[in-house]
Amino acid sequence: MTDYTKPARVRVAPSPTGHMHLGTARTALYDYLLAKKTGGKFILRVEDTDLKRTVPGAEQEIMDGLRWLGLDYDEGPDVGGAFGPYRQTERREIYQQHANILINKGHAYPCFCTPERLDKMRKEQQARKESFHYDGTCRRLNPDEAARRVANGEPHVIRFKTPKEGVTIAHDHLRGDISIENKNIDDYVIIKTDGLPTYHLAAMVDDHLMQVTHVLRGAEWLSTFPLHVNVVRAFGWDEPVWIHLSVFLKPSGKGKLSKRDAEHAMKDGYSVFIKDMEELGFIPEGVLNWMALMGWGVPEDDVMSLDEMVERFSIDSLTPSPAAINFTKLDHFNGTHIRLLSDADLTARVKPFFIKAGFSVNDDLLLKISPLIRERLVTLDDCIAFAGFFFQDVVEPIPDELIAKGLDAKQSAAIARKAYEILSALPDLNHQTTEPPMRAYVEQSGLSANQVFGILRVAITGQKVSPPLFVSIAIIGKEKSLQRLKKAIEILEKM
RNA sequence: GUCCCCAUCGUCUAGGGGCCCAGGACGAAGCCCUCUCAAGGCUUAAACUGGAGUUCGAAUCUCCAUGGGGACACCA
Repeated sequence: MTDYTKPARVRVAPSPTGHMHLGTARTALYDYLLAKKTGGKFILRVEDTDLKRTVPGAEQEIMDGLRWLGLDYDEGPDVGGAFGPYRQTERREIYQQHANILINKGHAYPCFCTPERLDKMRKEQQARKESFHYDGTCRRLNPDEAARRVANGEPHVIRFKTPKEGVTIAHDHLRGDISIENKNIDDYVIIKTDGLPTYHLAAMVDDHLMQVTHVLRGAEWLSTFPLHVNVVRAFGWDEPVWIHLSVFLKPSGKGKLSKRDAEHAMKDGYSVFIKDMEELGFIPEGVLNWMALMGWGVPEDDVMSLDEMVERFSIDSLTPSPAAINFTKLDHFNGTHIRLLSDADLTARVKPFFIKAGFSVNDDLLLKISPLIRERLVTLDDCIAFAGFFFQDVVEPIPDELIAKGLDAKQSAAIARKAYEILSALPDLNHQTTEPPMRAYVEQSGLSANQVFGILRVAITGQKVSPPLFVSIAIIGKEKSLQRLKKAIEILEKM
């Protein structure tokens, strides 16, 4: 069992190379949960050492995404902290110093092989159906000569000197010991020609310097895991607890998420990018709950707030197997959490959607509407479909929909006229005054409530599906309701 | 191709040798409630990949096979 009394220091370390992904968000969530659970710190570190792939704005998107989700970090590029800087490009010298330490200890060496040579070698090995591995040319160089060439300014990289013999055993908290023969681990580049480190060095150095206690990262790192462990050991440092999280598979379960899947999801009103979630009408509570359960086994009662997750979280109950993402389940959690919102909260969240749809919003009115639509919403943007008619001056019912089931236009018109008669006679159209007389009419007419109320619904809301009729009428008010009814009668009479 | 990881209902998962003719959730089907749509309540169908062991006893431990996934960059 894991000890949760010691404050953990955990970090999420995304690279700003594209949109913030579900995978990053989920890692951040687990990081956050562990940090909060132990009274520790949650850190954001930006791994931007690949200048070519860095895209402007990506870092901001990550920070915005984390904040939108409510995963506020204690240390990071824009909030500072005692272990900064938190952007790897600002830590260049640190990595160079550490690479030198490794060289001096005999655990790394400069390599002068050109990309062209490497490329040729790679192709040859491929032709022989071998996996690529560095042939060790520069590993055999005399260290003094190598140092001289470096001093002369000759372009070079620095490679880690992986032991040739023996086995490396790395321990993953979820999978146990993972052993791999050293001959299968390449001499990876740890400092590139541009002087910046690769992940293999940078992450290890930073995790140590930032006193990270638990490394949570994607399972795609499993194959280089032994290398990383060797790097840490070469420095003589203590290892963090390593936790490799399962990867997300496409909804079909066949393969991991691709660009194509991202596009496909968009077409269905979903996204694998955090930045899209808000606009699609998802709320952080729903997204969080949904993500949390892909890779974390919770025995029962799986609807949880962030705080409840902190309460219940345990790294021991994380699961190692890959998980296919399931957007239908996102819908479920989103709807469930929407239903947990207070009237005021829901009103505030739904308001931007009405504004975006072009309605001029009245806060008092919206506050009355919110409770009516709450249990009907799967995503926030559904509010337009359910309640847009409240804000419209006129409503345009589809003529055919005004005709009740089993009746014709004439009969429907008669019912509408009768309804008009009943409602117009009332001094005030509130829920208590309108429903009884209308029910009484249904009784004596021998029609079904479905038929009568159906006509009324389409007449007044303009749609076949709406919140409860009489409450809706009360909110719309007598004048507007009667106007709409009258218009419906005219439509029916013309049919 | 090589190496590594994973394996319970369609999906996410509980399960750590007897409590399991396998539990929960989503989804599906049906019923109830009902002015529509929802929400809610109840019910049903639905899984331990296969084979060898170990054991009195295996979903649970071991091995093999199979299937799936990942990695094989001067990317992270």
